Amino acid sequence: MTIKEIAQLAGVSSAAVSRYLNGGYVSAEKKEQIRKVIEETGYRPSAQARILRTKKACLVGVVVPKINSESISRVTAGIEQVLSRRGYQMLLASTDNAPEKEITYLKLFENYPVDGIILIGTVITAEHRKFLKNSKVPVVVIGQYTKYANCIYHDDYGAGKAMGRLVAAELEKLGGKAAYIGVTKEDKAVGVAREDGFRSGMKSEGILLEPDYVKTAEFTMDSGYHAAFELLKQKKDIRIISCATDTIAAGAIEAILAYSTQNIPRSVADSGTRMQYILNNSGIRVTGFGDNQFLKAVTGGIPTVHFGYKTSGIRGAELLLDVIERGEKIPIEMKLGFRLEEPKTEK
Amino acid sequence: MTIKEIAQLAGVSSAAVSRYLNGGYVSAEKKEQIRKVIEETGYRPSAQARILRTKKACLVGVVVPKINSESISRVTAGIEQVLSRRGYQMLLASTDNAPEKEITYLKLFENYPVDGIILIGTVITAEHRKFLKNSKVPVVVIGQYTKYANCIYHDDYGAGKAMGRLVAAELEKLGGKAAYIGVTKEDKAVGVAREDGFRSGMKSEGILLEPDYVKTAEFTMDSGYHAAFELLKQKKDIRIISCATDTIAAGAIEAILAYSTQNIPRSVADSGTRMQYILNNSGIRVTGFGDNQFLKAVTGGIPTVHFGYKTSGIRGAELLLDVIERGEKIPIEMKLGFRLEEPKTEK
DNA sequence: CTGTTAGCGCATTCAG
DNA sequence: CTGAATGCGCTAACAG
Repeated sequence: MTIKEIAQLAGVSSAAVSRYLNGGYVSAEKKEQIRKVIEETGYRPSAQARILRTKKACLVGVVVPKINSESISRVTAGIEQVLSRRGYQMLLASTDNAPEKEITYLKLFENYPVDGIILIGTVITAEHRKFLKNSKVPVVVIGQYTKYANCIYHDDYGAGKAMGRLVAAELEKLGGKAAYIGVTKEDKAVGVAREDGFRSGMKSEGILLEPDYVKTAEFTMDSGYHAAFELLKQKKDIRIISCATDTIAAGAIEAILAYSTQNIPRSVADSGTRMQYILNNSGIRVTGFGDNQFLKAVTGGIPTVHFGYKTSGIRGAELLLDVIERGEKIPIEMKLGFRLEEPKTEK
Repeated sequence: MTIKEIAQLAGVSSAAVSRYLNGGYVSAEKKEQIRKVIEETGYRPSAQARILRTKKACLVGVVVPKINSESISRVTAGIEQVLSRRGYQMLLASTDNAPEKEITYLKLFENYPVDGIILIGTVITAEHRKFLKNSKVPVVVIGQYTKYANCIYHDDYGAGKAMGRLVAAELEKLGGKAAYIGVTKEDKAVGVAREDGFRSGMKSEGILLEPDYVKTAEFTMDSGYHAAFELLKQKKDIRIISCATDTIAAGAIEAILAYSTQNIPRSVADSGTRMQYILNNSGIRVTGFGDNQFLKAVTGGIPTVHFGYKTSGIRGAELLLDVIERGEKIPIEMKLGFRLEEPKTEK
């Protein structure tokens, strides 16, 4: 079904059909004929061809590192909110934490019909910079700092520092050592800033984060589990495990449960109250970043940091639309704050 | 930058450039000239226009109800796996659990350059059926049964029944009543089949699921929290709360924690061991569906059902590619089984 | 191997 | 108000 065929069937020109579709001048009579034919044939104009012509898709592409994440879904919720209010739709591409796929999808969006791109960033490689510099369509980066595009990022250093202070204070009461499970240093926000901040926060309270007590994990629960388990095996004086994300923290919690299990007397293990026993006796605290609601719900909450993820989505989308619609040219970088979350039931 | 300009700059025809880009015959000499010009200009061909011409995008669109879900990410992981192996890419559209948005995005994908669509289904309305019947591009539906498209769904009834049996058996030991938190009946798989199965499973063990012990929730933790809290307030003899999804179950767990809190003696509440106290004393069990790994990690696991979500993604993508590439015409519907998961630490 | 010529499906001049 | 003509950027014959 093309616009031409419809035109023939309705006995008008294709231009008339086009006008009908786009609210141009068409006499009531022809309008009716066209309406009928479209109705009957179930014709749908090819947005595809339309965009080739008009260069306007009312669509933005969002590249995300993964799909199953509360923080990312909060960002996309923010984006979607302003987009839909302004008549745009949103397409997502997930890279499964593979930076090279990010490039692939960025290029895909660049050449497919989207008016702009939002990248929820993990690492900014040379390839990324090259893309950002040359992109045919406007891009905004959320979650990482870069000077090659409009960007919105969080105060990861400040958040890390606040958490470091909190942990240090706690440690003075509890005794023992703190461990830290971070992520790749290639991620400047989560891997570097957050950890540096944490270290500095501890230090400001006079406590050193010892190298042997630091491990690196992927952004998964599973990876957090393994890192924490290793830590537990190697160091017996750990009282707090701080994790770079709440997801990793969930893995750490699992590891603590699993590890403690090994040391429970058989009688307790068999009694069916193992879990309670563990919770009562392991005495190892876990902290995270991200304020994951799921984790809070089922555990009652751990110390964590709330970032304005939804806000960053909102601001990011606004920034993007500003350059798409108003051709705003002056570059912008925005840093968003945070809020330390200490569960009420703690302490 | 168009192919024409590149051709001019390189002193060749646009066809030569096109061939260069697509691996056709080009002399080494011209190849070099073209390469240089493209290098210098940073030219990227418009996939957009290419597709208009070739009708082949090597892209499939996936419509999902939400982004932040373990089960859905398992499905998309399966889809992505086979897609990338066969040279396709995947675009996601999230509808935020709004069926009317599903239609919007289905239409969007129908007219934008994708070779096929996968719908991870929630409800199949008349609008949906109409779309499926008339779609210009092939569609496969995952998670719901429909005769209007190739579909892959899970044995929700069987899973519900198995869980119903398990709960009934447990109840005979524990005493008390079972409650059920379901979802909208418009969702035939999760809302109807799962619940009907559950009811029937209980009944087969001689126990009736009483209407007063049944509530409906959204697909969110928050909604599960409220439903469970209501239940707890209204009925004092509940020993098991079965939930239609693990996410709802997480909310129920939170509710049990919160509710029990209200009845804890002050001294205990203040002593800082409140959470342990609750776990020891509430004695209310929760079950779910979906085998959420996050939930399992931080709680040690609740009785739940493992569906082959990733498998359904794999099969779904294969089905779609079969019709895209081989023009496979005979309709297929597939039902996938399940596995009951009982945590080892339970009982 | 190469350039010329037609469109893909649509929106937009520009004369009527 | 309307239709014929033109071209968006690219690829696929086709004839060199």
